[in-house]
Amino acid sequence: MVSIKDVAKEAGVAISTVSKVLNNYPNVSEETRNKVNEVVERLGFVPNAVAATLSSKRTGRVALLIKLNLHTQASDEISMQYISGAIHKAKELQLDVITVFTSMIEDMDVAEVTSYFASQGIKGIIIYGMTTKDKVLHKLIDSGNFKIVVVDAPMVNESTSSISIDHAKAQYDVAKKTITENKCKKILYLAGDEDGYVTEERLQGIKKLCDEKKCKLTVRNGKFSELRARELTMKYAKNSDCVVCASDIMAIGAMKALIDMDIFRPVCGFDGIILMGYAGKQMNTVRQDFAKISEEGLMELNRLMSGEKGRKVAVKHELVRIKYEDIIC
Amino acid sequence: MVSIKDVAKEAGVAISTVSKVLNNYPNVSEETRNKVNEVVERLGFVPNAVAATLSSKRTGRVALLIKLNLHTQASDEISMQYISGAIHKAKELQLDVITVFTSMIEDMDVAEVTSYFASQGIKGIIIYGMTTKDKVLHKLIDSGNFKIVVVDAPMVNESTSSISIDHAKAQYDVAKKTITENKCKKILYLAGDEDGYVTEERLQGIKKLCDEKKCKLTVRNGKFSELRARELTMKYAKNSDCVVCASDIMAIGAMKALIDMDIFRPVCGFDGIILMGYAGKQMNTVRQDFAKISEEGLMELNRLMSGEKGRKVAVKHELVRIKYEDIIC
DNA sequence: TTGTATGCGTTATCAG
DNA sequence: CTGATAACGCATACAA
Repeated sequence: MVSIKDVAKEAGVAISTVSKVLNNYPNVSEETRNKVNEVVERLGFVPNAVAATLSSKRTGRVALLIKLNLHTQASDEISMQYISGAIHKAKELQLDVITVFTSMIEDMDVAEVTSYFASQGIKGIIIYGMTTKDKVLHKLIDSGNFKIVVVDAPMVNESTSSISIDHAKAQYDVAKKTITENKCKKILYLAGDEDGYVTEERLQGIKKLCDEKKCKLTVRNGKFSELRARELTMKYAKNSDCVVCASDIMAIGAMKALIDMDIFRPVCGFDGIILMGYAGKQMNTVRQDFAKISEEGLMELNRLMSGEKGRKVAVKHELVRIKYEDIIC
Repeated sequence: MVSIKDVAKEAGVAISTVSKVLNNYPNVSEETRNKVNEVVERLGFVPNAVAATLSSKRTGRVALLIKLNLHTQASDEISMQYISGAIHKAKELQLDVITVFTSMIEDMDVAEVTSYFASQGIKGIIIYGMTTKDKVLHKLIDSGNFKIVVVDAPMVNESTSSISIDHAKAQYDVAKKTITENKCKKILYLAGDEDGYVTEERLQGIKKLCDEKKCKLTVRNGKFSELRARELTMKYAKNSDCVVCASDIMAIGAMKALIDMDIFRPVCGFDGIILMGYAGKQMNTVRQDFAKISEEGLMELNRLMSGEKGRKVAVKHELVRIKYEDIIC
């Protein structure tokens, strides 16, 4: 394995000089810089990230903390987009990222989790899909030991930023479009799990809309479950003229149920996942650009790691209809 | 962060002694061992994995090399299952695994990829979904620098094992079941991409079956694409009485096309992905237990890393029908 | 502008 | 059985 030492020897300079070139320090002559770069290229040298993080107290590595939910593959799609967005941006920012799945740390306490991340040279973490129940993660955030960006949860402090779309507005928007198109008056709203931070926000959105439009609103807890959405739809849809869902997966469950019941009700979802193209009927939904959210999350984390304070970052959403013809490839 | 130095000081012993206790070296007195362990426990010390891999040349970490395919979310589901299986087993085997996505290494040459993995302290790699076109990966395997397990590609040498189901037999089985149930005689076979190792094997399976059953076989390259499967079905299905597909995603494309054409032909797929539940009609398919394949892959890698030679590992498959009712949750 | 020396947290070697 | 001490590959304050 070619090391910085080999490069230094080959280029006839000191190790520290090579290091400076690699890290784009200003005080290196153009000549030496070129010489070193030439050797780096020729020897195919890639700096040892492990040694680098060990050595410097600087920009450490970044961990993507992903929830592995085996049961619903909708979340697979979302997770993958989160990952790919982050990786893409990491390349650009020259950050070393690793992915950590919650299952790996699920039975650790805060101290252990902290040690685990520290032992991996992690300085910053992006947490995806945190719920109110994740006690350990809350403590981790409060500890201030890491720079953290939380996606879709309103945690902000000195070393923590949050990033998300405006869930209330998005829910308001998509529902408004749907009920306006269909002149609905009696809304069945299938909410998300009460543990989810976004659940309450989305609920505020639909409530505001129903107040404004003087619609009758029936709220049921669909727990982000397709099956539960199906059952609730079977039970309550007849007395409503529209089904608004807090997630696409529930929207699909509701739509399939309506088809089986052989009655029509407009349905709208939330997330914009590809699976919507397989639901059988088109629906309005909120498209969240998960890859982009993740990219911006990484940029925000980069900001935090360079000493800035935590803050709230908002991302735009858009309304779409997902058709089978559009998603097939 | 508490380090080995702190433990040593607190326990009143040398750093090296602590290290020996941590790594279960034999030549340490029971007394010191207990004392050190007590301090380790009390201080909540967790060894720094980064420093450890830097220092030692021993059993390194394991990398899961995953293909990130943004366009088809069927592969998301499969990748996630691979990952979760590997992580689960890694915990059990006490291996440190990291996930690497092909996009991170796509424009590196062998030397760079080698350095990259080495720089991460990687000793073993599991490669998922390798194609004949992945020149760099082929060289990586030939180099013998890493212990490697390749999933679904027949690469075996001193330090490389392959693991997969018997694709020829599986294709044979699922097609046989389908044509027997429906008394078919003219098979349209939508094959996978020619770059895929499994493509040829599956093709052998269907050919053998058609020989035995004296069926007319029409083979078309569906390239594992749902859209292409749709087009090919539109074009050729009328002259066949059955559509056998080398992947579920193509089976779904074919089925949707048949529904749109308003003709019936039995269709069968391959993989057993959950998306099959949303295809509209039930189909036979081969269920590959991706999580289990990954688990066994990790066990095999562990074997390689402890000095054993590469070999071919076979995994069982089963025939299933995926119903919406079964996959919803 | 360049080089020297020291340290990061471990493991490994070799005296004691 | 135990403890110095030299690597491991790199970053960086400091000296030249």
